[in-house]
Amino acid sequence: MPTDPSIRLDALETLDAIDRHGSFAAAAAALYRVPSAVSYTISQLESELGVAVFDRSGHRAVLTPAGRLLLDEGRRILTATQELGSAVRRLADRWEPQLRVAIDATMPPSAFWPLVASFTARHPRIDLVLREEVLAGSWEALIEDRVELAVGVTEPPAHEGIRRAPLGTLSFVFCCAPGHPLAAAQTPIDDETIRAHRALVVADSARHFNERSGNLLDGQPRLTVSGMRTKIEAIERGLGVGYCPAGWVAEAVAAGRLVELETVRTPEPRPTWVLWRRGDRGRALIWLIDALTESARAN
Amino acid sequence: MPTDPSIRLDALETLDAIDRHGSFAAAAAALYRVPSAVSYTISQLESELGVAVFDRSGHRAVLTPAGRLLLDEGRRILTATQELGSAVRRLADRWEPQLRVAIDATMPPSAFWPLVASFTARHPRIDLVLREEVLAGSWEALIEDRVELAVGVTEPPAHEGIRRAPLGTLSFVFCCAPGHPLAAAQTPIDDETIRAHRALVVADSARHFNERSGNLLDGQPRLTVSGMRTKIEAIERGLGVGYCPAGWVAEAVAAGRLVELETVRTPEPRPTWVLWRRGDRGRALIWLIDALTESARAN
DNA sequence: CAGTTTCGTTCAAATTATTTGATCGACTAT
DNA sequence: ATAGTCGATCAAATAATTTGAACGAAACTG
Repeated sequence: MPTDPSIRLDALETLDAIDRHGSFAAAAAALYRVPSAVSYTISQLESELGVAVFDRSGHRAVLTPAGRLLLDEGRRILTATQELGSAVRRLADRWEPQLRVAIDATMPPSAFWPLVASFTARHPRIDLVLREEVLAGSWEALIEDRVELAVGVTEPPAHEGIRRAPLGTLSFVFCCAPGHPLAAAQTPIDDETIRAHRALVVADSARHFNERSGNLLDGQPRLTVSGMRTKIEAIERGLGVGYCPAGWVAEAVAAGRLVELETVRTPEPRPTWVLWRRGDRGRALIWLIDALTESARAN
Repeated sequence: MPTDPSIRLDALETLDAIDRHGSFAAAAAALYRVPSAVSYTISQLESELGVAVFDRSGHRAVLTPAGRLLLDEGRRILTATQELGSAVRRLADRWEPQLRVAIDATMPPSAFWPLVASFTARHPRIDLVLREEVLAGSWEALIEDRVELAVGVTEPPAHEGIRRAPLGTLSFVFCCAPGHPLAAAQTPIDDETIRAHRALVVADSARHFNERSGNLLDGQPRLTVSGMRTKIEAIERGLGVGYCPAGWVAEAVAAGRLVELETVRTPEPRPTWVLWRRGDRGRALIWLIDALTESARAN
């Protein structure tokens, strides 16, 4: 039972014009219409609604309380409709209304935030949704259509329908707090020495497949946290040790809040990637991929 | 420059019908219209928008991404419009869309919450906004048009344009924590004895005129808090003493968390009132006043 | 106070917009 | 193959809106 709309947008436009110009006549002039046409539109609206929108008992018509409600809320509807119109037009022009991005927890914040700033400055109408993901999380979010772009993924599995571009390199630094026992140990530190201390681990944010594991040495006690920021804070507080992305800890090491230690089995620097699904990329996605890989090439 | 609306609601209705019934033809049948009329509406929409809403390259028309966005967001606009229509009709029928109520902090919660529950059950479409106010706060909120109703006010000043109905009586009980020194004092306690201990005071929530004061004894150290609940918790924790509305402390006294003490100058029970502005009362307001005063008469 | 302007309504006529119904070509399912 | 369904198109019919002229009521104007 599709209720036919008792309120029509052009009636709301007319109502708005009457309010803004002060009278039916002035509204008519502003709308390039004759006053009787405005009268007609409003009385049409009133009879469909079954409600008096104007009180005509005096000389000039004045809004009733119901009319005031209709006007105030109607204006929201009008702007929402115009917004929708332009969002649809932009989408047809391949500018997506929203872009969802998974950012791998290893991505140093300093590398990504400036890009976010210039994105939002350049594309103010596009909603940007950022999710921090860990290990397989970004990959899964991309595969499962929860994001359009995954940034900073290492060693992505080959997969039909996923494209990628190189972003940069991720190197790890083994860290502990200055007061931690390992800070005084003989370097390079071997696995067995490390294994005696609690390791800080960032939990994989993948919901379904947890096939990957981090830099873990078996039998080592763990403290698992849910984000890189928390992991580093925990290490700073001496709660454990671990390999951290170089970009995340450079400042803390320079400030003396963390100590960088050479280890026997230092992990190789790994290439990181930007990933997206094959198929029609919107312009905002293209812009972001370009900006990411360009800043990568510049380095 | 009133942009004429490129999107019309009946086009959105048609779009919705096509999506729900699966084809132009089925939508036409559902709308009691001929298929070509549906075609006409949609191509009208598309040409005004300058965007293809359907992809007609295959046998059946299928929504483009832009069309999908238009449909999804358009549905919101449709329901918002219908809601607006019925809100306007209800308002014309004197059912206000929103009712704002100031509740004096002395009102025992047990007296008011059941009423709120039955209000929301009976009037699900009416937004109820409750604000707790202290001393002159309710009065001021009413005078300044920030609420339609003030509940539980004591000794309202006479004022042109404010109506009232009796609600009940408010009696005060002097309380302290079981471990507080006053708990062991000789009763009835006189003012001088009280004055040696910190008084808990609820801050007046009036913004402009603070003409009223509570049950204060001069020279007494105070601890001022911003709500009755906080005041009572503070007394329970032994942070001070004070007169409290009987309805607020009965349970704590019964449970032994508070001690009720007889004092020399026990305040008289005061009548409390329900207040509203003279003039057109909406039906929800009338309902609430009736319910409040009826439950008052029952006691 | 009379004259003038502005207000908003009403009505028939003119103009526009939508709906109909018939027809068509393309594709599906039997 | 052969209905049957889908959606587009077009002229004609119908419906809705806009116009323009006329009107009464109220508010200015001098």
